Amino acid sequence: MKLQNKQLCQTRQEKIMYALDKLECMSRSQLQSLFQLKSVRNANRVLYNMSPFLNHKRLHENVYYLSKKGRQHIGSEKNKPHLTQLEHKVRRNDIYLYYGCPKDWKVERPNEWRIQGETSKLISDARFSLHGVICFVEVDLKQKMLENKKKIKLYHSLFQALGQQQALLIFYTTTSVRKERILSWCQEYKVNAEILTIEDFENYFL
DNA sequence: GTGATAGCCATCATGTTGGA
DNA sequence: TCCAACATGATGGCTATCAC
Repeated sequence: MKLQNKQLCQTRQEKIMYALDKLECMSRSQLQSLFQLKSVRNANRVLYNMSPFLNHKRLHENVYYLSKKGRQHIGSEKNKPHLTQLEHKVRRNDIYLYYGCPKDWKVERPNEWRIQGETSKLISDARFSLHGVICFVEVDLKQKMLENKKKIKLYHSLFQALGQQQALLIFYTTTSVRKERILSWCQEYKVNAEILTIEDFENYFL
């Protein structure tokens, strides 16, 4: 059993590393929730024990990402994530966990389509499928509302180009005021959307 | 100043060992 | 084979320290 425990521990460490490789970074509470690390104290200890493989940066709580050694350990070919948008990435992970960790979750995937002879491009923060519906994720933390409106317009065009394929825009924003605004634009442009705010996630983890 | 993290110690669960 | 004693690792509680 001791050997088994050690193997289980190693397996859990590797799973954590693969998750961090996939999502670029995760907050302590996200890791605690995803890997059932029980208490905060225990989660911190587990992550501290992995310190050779992990780096962290403190935001409202520690946000962990793979160190060079960690990336080498799992054979990752990715580079160190940019630390300037950690908060944005952590919020994007909220959506990932909220939708039950979709297997086909892809981040920062460019979308290119042609409609009425005009080519358009859009990089969504993430993309995945849910019961046959293509879901596009947008995280808005500090973005200007005008930019959000432009994006919704682009999604309107993208959804038209998708034709019969069902699509959903999942928009994650900070306040209920912004949520209402975004929702009204989605209705105006007939974009099938779900708008979530930080409050929606407050009681979700743990 | 406040909340998150880490250090230390206690407790619990479970495997190992050795004697009856 | 059974069982008590022991070893070890995971986890929790308390609290000092740290980082924002």
